[in-house]
Amino acid sequence: MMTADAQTPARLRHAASWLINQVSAHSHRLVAEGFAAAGARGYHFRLLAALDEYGPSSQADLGRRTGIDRSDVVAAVNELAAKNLVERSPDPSDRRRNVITLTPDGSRHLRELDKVLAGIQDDLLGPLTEDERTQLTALLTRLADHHRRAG
Amino acid sequence: MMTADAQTPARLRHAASWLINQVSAHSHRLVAEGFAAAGARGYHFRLLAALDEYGPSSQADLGRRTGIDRSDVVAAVNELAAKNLVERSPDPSDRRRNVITLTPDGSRHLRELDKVLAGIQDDLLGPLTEDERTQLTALLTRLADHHRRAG
DNA sequence: CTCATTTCAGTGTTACTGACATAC
DNA sequence: CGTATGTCAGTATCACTGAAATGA
Repeated sequence: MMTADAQTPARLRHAASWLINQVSAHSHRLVAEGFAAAGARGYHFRLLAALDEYGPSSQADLGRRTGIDRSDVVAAVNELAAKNLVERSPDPSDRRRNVITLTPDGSRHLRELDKVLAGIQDDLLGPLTEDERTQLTALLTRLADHHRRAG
Repeated sequence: MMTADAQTPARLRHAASWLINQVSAHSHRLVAEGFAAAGARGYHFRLLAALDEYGPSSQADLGRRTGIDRSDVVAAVNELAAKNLVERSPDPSDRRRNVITLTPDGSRHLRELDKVLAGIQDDLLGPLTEDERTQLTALLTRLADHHRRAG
């Protein structure tokens, strides 16, 4: 909970890294609250979304698509499997792998989280006009793409 | 280390909260690396900057100005004091309070971190023109201000 | 042999919560 | 009395590291 009236040092107030972090922290708070109310967390949504869009996948592929470390995928898949949102079964064609599959319950849960997230986008971008939202998204996309490629 | 070629689910790729978080994560990586190389971390810079701009302060005021929780200010001030970058002394006018003061060493260290951070801004905003940087900063500032006021 | 996959155990930063004693 | 301050202990998410076992 940001303490409202505090004067932020100018050094911070004008640094892009600080601004991005402030907005990201607020977004993170909203997402964490919204997801927690639905019994989920960020990693869960990312994994369910990847499964929905690309179909059954190995854990390594899931990690690559969601940007989640392999070791963290293990724990998150454990949690999702315990709630019957995904199923983990051995891959007959490559016995090192597990095939993770979205269950009907998982699909339902994903649609629920989709709604939560949609509401959050509106809250997050509230003070901006449609044009400004497009502008911001375009600029951020370029930064994200650049840093994804050029590390 | 973002795994380069992975296809991100569309749901994530187009969500503002995801984009902001991606850029913030990258910025965070850069800042953490740069500060670690100088023997510092984010909280240290924030506290030193607040002390430099507002002069000797209580820990509670520092927390309000930097957005750091009171309990976390305690630990960070401990670390800074152990390196002689700040001094902690009791406030004679209010015996609940400590007065935290920037030392000459702290000032020097802050100037060092300033340079690190300036380099990071350039890296972070690398692919954008001057005009685009101004645009992005303005949009982010409005979001940050809005969410700071309206919770 | 090399490489990929899964798993376990652990670290670090940031952010936050609850509780307590002290002092205003 | 209620409120503010400093402190301690603990939690949670996210991100990451290193190592081990298994199998392609």
